[in-house]
Amino acid sequence: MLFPCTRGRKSSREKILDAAAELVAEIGAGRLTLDAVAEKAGLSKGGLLYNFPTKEALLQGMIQRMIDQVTSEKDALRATVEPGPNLEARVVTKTLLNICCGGKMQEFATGMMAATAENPGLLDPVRQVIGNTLKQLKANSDDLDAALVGWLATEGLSNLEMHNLSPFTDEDRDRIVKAIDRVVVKGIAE
Amino acid sequence: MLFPCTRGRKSSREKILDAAAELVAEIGAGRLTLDAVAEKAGLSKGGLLYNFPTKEALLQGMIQRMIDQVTSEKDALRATVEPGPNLEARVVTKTLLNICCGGKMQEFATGMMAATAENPGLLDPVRQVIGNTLKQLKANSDDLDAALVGWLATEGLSNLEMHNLSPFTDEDRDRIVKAIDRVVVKGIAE
DNA sequence: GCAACTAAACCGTCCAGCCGGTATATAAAT
DNA sequence: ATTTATATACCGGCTGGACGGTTTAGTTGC
Repeated sequence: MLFPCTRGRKSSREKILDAAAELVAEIGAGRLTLDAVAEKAGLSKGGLLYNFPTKEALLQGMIQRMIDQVTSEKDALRATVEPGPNLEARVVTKTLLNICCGGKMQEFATGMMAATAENPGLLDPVRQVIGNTLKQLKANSDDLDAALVGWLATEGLSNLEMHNLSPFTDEDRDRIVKAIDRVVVKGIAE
Repeated sequence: MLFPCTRGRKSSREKILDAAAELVAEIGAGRLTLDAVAEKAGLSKGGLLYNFPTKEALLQGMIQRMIDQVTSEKDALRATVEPGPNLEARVVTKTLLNICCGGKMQEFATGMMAATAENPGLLDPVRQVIGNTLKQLKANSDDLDAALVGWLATEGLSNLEMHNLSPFTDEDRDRIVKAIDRVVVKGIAE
């Protein structure tokens, strides 16, 4: 809840979070240690613990930053998506896919892995975001079924990519993205 | 690589794997300890290490059992699914959804979390299964786009349920399953 | 008599969190 | 103006406990 560094610097917390995300990607969520994070972030363990008093706080910070990034990404995209049917669903799918491509998804995944490795309860904020997304889709969709299927397919794709499990070539992926878009825009025939 | 228990008993290994899966779900993948598994499985640490000489062997065992369960489930389902378009895709989606409902998915998820927490390389067998699924779909689909979207949507749904992130009510889920089925059977309009 | 354990001590390593410092800056008191 | 006080931001050694794995000596049941 505190933002200790309000003066000139803007970085210690960010550097720490970056370092932690990279480390998880490199060595696995279960092997994340405070010493390693501190070294990678370029400060001491004491400095790290000054910014994040416990390891759990660090993991919360990782999760929260990702959520913030995703929501701001979504807001930014909302302005650029051309109007048409199932707009909200298209914003959601585009956001997810953008994050995947931007390499941010790896970071997101590793954070989630780290969190669940340590304490599954840390995913509560993520649960809330997902619940809100569903609420948004229910309120704003022209064809809810199509919106949900599109959303879930995108989730499935990004989950696979998150864990480096995706078997798809670039062409495959391209086809899939277009197919999802078609489903969302044209709806599901009754 | 060894299966020490080939005679009468069929349980110690299973009990251990069950215990490990439950434990991960309860306390998080990163906190899985051999002592805890042994206690929960109702045997001594020595007995545990007799069945799985290292922790890594235990994790491999968890992953492998899940894969075996999924593939046998799929084979069993293949016989029961009524013929029609995109049959392979329907088998795949039904399999995933069946596992979710059966509560087995939680187990699958926790195993995967535990594995990746310890060593991402342990997911290699899973990668192979997914690659094979894609190959099957490519070879046997009447409308590949629809098959892939259906598969991915199912993956997305099961992933959410795996991590207890699903915001869906039972009615929601029912609608979604039907919608996915419609996409797979009727194809995606060009 | 061997496979499948039990029970418990033990070892080496790892690591989170603690704690006593340090440096700098800003503010208050004298 | 100089001292004193307070707060921020950070350093880095230390420790106590947990954990993976080993060993040993004994036990049960087929």
